[in-house]
Amino acid sequence: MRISNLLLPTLRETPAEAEVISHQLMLRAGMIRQLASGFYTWMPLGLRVLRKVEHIIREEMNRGGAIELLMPAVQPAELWQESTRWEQYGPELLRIKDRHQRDFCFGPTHEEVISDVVRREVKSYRQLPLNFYQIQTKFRDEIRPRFGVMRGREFVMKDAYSFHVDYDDLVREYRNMHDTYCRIFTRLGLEFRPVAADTGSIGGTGSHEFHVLADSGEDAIAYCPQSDYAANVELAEAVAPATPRAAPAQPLQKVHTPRVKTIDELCGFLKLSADRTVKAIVVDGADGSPVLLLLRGDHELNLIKAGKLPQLKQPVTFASADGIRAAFGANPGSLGPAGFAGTVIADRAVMAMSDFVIGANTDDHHYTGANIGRDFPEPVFADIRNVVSGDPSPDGKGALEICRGIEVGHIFQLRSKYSRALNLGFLDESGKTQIMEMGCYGIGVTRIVAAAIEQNHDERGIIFPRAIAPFDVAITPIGYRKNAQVKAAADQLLAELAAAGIDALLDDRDERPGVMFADMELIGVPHRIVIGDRGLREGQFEYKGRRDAQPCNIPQADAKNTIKSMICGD
RNA sequence: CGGGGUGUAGCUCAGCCUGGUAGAGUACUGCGUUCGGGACGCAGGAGUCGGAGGUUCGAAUCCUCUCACCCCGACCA
Repeated sequence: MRISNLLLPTLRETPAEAEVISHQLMLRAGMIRQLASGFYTWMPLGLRVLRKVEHIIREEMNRGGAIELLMPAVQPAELWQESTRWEQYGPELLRIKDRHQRDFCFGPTHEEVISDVVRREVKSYRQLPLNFYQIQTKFRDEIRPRFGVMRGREFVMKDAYSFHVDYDDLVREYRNMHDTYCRIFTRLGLEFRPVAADTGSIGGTGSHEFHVLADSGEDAIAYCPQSDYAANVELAEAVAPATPRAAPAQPLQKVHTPRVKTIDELCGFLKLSADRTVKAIVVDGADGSPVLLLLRGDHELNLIKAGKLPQLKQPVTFASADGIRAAFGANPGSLGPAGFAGTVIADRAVMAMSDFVIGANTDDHHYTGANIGRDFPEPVFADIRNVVSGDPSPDGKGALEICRGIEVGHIFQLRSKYSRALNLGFLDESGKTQIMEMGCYGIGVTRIVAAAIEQNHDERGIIFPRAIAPFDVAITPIGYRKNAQVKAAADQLLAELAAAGIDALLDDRDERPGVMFADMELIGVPHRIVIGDRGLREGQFEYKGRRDAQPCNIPQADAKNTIKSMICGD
């Protein structure tokens, strides 16, 4: 490929709209252009990368035994009404009407459509198991699209759906897809981690997310360096403390704490660390009465865990300021369990605490030396906090650490959630009708491109992993349009590499060397060959890897083979 | 949806407070010089100043409304 055949609108300056590095670099490299919030055109260079990602996914899905098909992006409302998601899905589902005023939606996911295909075509246990996938454009009317293609509204997703005669076979395929995903992300050249996850709105039982590790990631992941335990912080269990509660040593004492509202201020005022305090959060109970949640001062409430408590209203909502004053006689900032007659649920970390600080339910006052049992009744204990670095791993094999990741894949055991609603029946060996077990497996194809850049870049631009680089090697001739020898050597090398199946990009623009170097580094081509009059006289090309500090010379005569081994060896 | 911010040339931004000729850098076109790390000179094209209404002799600038985009929260591949 020659640059003159490729629109490559690189930008020297960073467009003001881009915040994260991958978005900035994708714009600067001319990979994408924004049409509207959450909508992007994939420019020729970006599309090459996207296609390479798709290609690897397709190969590995096929290898894993999945069958590719392609479903419509627009789906009739009837199917969604049948699965009850027409009502449940909310405003993220883009609903549209056709000319006859019939309801449709733009598919955010395809459980309904694939289920419709399978229930029409599959009747016998002999036809199972099946795993269908597609690589297709999805639309989700995100509350807040951001970070370029990282969270677009329209995006490309690989989604797969499997169908089974029983749960055991679903688990087998789930493991198969888990391994397939590991192969895909490994081949893509990404540092990633599969983590146990909450099943969220899609529903079902078992679930894993696949995260590309990057500090800019939106998700926090708890993992154990001593074992393979990893879970989304939303899900990771904060285990109950092993140490028993010490006996009370201090008397309960009411202290005046003027203008102290937060745990930080309280610690500063009383000169003690946050783990000696207990914070109080008031939420609405299932019966409408306020429920008091207690957490150690340095811990954070986990709304997903709290949402699973039967005592609380679903979803969890915070109590109104008026409700709090009516129940406690004080404002947030001075609340505590002493004297409160309603339900109190404490995080298990509080179980082991003694002689701590709590709000006194009088504005600007706290109690020191508070103790469970003596100063207020034993609360209900539950796991309602986010794990923090240093917490024991739930598998008992060490301490947890926290890192950040970008969710690029998610697999679910759906079980019969959709197959029952959509009546996915089949006849078993004895001629009895059974409901299929179902799994689903998603990969954010467009998001992978952004995630790969988040993980692989430097101050000069993108450093694409070999497998998804838009080109394997850049040929940078110095004086292509002025020096016949340089032009001949460059053209010949391009032809030789093409014949050897190597994707080379020849910079045939009439640019100065600095411009060409800067552009090739910006767009992240992993290898570069410079052809100049100087080296040519000695029969030498110059080679430099994208991450190399210094270039080196390679003999022109054997350039093709040398380059081939460089590309395959990295 | 709540909170914050920005809209002036393809891109980055100045001008607005204090109303009067629409600017710079970069990119683009032509010519010349230059040619191994984002060159230089000369000439040139390029903007409904986000939109609508208002105030005024006169609005990029002041007022009202509106739209778009970005950032922070809940959602997710």
